[in-house]
Amino acid sequence: RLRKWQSRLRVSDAAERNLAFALSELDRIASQLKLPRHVEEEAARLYREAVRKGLIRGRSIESVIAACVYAACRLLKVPRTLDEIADISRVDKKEIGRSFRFIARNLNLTPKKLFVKPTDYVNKFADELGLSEKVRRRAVKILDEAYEKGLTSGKSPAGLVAAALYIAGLLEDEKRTQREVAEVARVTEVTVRNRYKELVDKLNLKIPV
Amino acid sequence: MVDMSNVKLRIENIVASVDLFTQLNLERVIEICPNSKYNPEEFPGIICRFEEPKVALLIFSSGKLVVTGAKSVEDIERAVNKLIQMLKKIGAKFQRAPQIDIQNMVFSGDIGMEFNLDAVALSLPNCEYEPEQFPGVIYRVKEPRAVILLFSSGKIVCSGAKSEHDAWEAVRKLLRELEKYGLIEEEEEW
DNA sequence: GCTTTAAAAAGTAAATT
DNA sequence: AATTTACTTTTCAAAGC
Repeated sequence: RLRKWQSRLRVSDAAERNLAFALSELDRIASQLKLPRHVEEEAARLYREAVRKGLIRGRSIESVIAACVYAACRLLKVPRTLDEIADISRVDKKEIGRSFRFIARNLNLTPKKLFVKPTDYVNKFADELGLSEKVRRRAVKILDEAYEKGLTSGKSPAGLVAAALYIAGLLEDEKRTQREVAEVARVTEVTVRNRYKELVDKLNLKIPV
Repeated sequence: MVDMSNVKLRIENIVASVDLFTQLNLERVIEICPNSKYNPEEFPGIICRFEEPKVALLIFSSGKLVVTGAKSVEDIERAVNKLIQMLKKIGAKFQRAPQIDIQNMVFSGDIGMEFNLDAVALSLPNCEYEPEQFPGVIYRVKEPRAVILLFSSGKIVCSGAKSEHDAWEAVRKLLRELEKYGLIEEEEEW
């Protein structure tokens, strides 16, 4: 009986140590990404729920924490790319992506709840690029038209927003280079160029020379 | 009734496990396999490629095999018989016919209609869609067990089915769900 | 869990030219 | 900037770590 009691103590010890480690890792990521407090709290809530449902089994605490951070950002519409999180996490983005899809499935995080409007990405990237409200509105208009014409399905949202901002910048005389928009969106210049070409072609946009 | 007349499916790959019921000395097997690789440190089996029929075989010392890359069940049978003839030359004895189990079939196909995957992901239960990571919607069918990747072009990939019939059945279930949630007839109204 | 093998879909990426 | 090669996703068995 004493042994059982001791092993139970050890188990709860381990559980507490794991939780403490997880929360410190969450703190580290949240502060480096400058995440709002409510996002960090949501990530912590998701993590505790994942632990309660035994979703950590077979996965590293770090990948699950990173996944919870990404999920919290998506749920609360605070745009952060998976790349940004993977940059400061010890686990690669492939592993974080797996954990993210796994907890999303098991915590009932539906595509609807996780959907982040392109507008939110527009504001985030535009902030980093120092673009005006006028350019943002133009980019959103381009994205809306692209969606209506079926040009966005299966495409990287970040790539689409990057191209829309690039075009809007040209149209509103606040040009940013493809390299600059690609960098903030975490996609390559080739992707920006491909999306740019398709949007200009299919939406009949007249780019000033 | 779900209209399947415009749906196409094409076999792209078949994976089968095979039991030859004979222990094999892999060191001797390598010598008679032309394009083969054997590094016990990284993988316990011999990796052997046939050009005709075009398949890849994983040969294990237990006498069990994994045959991949086949486009038909007949290709697998031909490959297994070809390997058996080769093994007989190095003295392997075969008391009974090999047991071949189809484990996985992969199909590419077309539903014949374009899709707004955002709309599909919003209404279709139990599906995954993360365009930042992969351009298709991932849909899992429980019975028969299979997974279908649906792209905006209407092209699909069905994997995990154990027969062509099961693959068609899985696709039929996906179409039934798409229809149920009003995602089928939306041609213009995105 | 991982290792190896095959195959398609469509998007993105990286290395060459 | 065009080509080529390669990786993302899914499935599955084999024997062993």
